[in-house]
Amino acid sequence: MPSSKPAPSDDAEPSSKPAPPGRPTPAEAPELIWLRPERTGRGPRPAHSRDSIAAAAIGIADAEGLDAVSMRRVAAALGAGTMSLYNYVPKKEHLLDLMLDAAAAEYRLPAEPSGDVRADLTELAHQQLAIFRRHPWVPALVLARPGIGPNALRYTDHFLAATAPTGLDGGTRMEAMALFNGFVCQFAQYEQTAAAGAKWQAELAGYLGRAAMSGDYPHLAQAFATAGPPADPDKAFDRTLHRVLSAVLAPAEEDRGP
Amino acid sequence: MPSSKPAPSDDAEPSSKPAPPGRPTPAEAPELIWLRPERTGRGPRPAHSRDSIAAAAIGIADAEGLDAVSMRRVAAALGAGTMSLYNYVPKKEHLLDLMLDAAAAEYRLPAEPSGDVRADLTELAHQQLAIFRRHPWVPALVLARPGIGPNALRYTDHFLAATAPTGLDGGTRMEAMALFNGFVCQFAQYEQTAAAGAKWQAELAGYLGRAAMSGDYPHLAQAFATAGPPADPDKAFDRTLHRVLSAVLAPAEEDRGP
DNA sequence: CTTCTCTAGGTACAGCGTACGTAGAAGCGC
DNA sequence: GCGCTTCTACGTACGCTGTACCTAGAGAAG
Repeated sequence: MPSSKPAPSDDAEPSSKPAPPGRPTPAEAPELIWLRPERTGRGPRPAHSRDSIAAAAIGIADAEGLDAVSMRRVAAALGAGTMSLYNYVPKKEHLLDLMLDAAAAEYRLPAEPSGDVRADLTELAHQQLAIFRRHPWVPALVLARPGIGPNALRYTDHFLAATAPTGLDGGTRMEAMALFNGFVCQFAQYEQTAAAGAKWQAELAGYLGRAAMSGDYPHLAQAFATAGPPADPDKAFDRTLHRVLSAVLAPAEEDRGP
Repeated sequence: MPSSKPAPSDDAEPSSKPAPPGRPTPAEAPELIWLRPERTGRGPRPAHSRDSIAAAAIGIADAEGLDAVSMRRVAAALGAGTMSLYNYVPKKEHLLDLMLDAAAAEYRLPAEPSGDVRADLTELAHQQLAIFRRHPWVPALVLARPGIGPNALRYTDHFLAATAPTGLDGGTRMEAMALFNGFVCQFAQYEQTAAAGAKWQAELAGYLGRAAMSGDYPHLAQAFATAGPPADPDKAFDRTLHRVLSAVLAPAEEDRGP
């Protein structure tokens, strides 16, 4: 999503009417869904809620993948007309934001970190991986647009708290979190493609093997040749996580040779 | 999936026909575009090539974002009919594969690594970031589906060669590459969203500030409060890259306290 | 030459996000 | 109570997408 921003094109607002009372002012509504109140309290009671909508969308995404989540499908799952959804969710993008934050609500975070940074982050990574396995559509979404809903912020706050003992400054710890999340996302995505389909898998292996044999990629060929049996995914996760944590937790400026 | 899968439907030949000479066999074509020959050599000369198609698509993506890349747009840019594209690219997914590999062709890789692992990988990361800045649509694509075209394989081979002096085994070095690529992708994407739009940026800052003030996210608030001025992007990149390389290049099993 | 394969490209379809407009319910000021 | 206003629900419609299917005709193979 980051790429498709041709132009705001919205700013053709010379001046006039900043805020006369009782204005529709659709142009001034905040773009961020978290800044829009869920209800204003006038008119008839809404028949649905953001939570129920997100839950319906998540149900579809879990069962049939993210591509199956369309406004029509979600509305139908709620028993609502398609366009009614737009009273709750101004754009589909925002529906994805809601889904992401609803998934982030599944974290079980302790009130206070234990003080053992490595242990806390390992636990956090395991929870994250578990969520990603339960909701395979999440990693792709997180990589595309990191969420900033209330639950995502709770997660961020916990990460910052858990890493406080390192003495690193806030900015560095935020970078560390991005690195950490990125790793877990990538691992989960790799797991998914690996589990995708035997036929496709075989085709890929054949292609890579042929490429290795061609002589054009000697080091790749060697890596293939010396590769052991496929490791236990959880073991591989912990091993690489250990590496990532080392990078993340290292003191501010370290220097070590290769 | 009601009915919309007419299957081969080529029909009407229930009998065997495993391999009479010169059969269409559309069902057995490989899914991977790299396994399909570009031309078979019969019939009239094709008016285009995979390279020219990829170049046209990249031109659109660079100028207007990945969302603007549709089969119709690319065909029009080539002066071809929409459906003619499908003679070269069986699915749009494959067009994206071609684009990705064409971008990967922009790497300028030395015949042999220098032997200084850190220096080689730093140079590689800088080239990668430069490509991502030239083609802002690439990171999202790479994160979604790592490419395995000829140029991507050349890149992989170079990474393996450059990291050979570490003594790590092939599998670990492949994991290291994934980590490395993931970091650069994420950094490039972060840069893009940061550069996206001032209005959106201000809204986000306001929201995060308010969230921090709310008292629900004390550590986030503290990180905000102690945050310095926004750093030079290139400096930040090198600093975090240094961290990532430390993780990537560390010997197989290390153990260090928090 | 015939034959057969391949390419170019038009037409058509199902599905998408969503702009717009209408009908009616529910809260507020009088 | 009344009416005004503001909200919700939802049908219709538009422009766009990927692509299945089909017809012509070009050009190599026999």
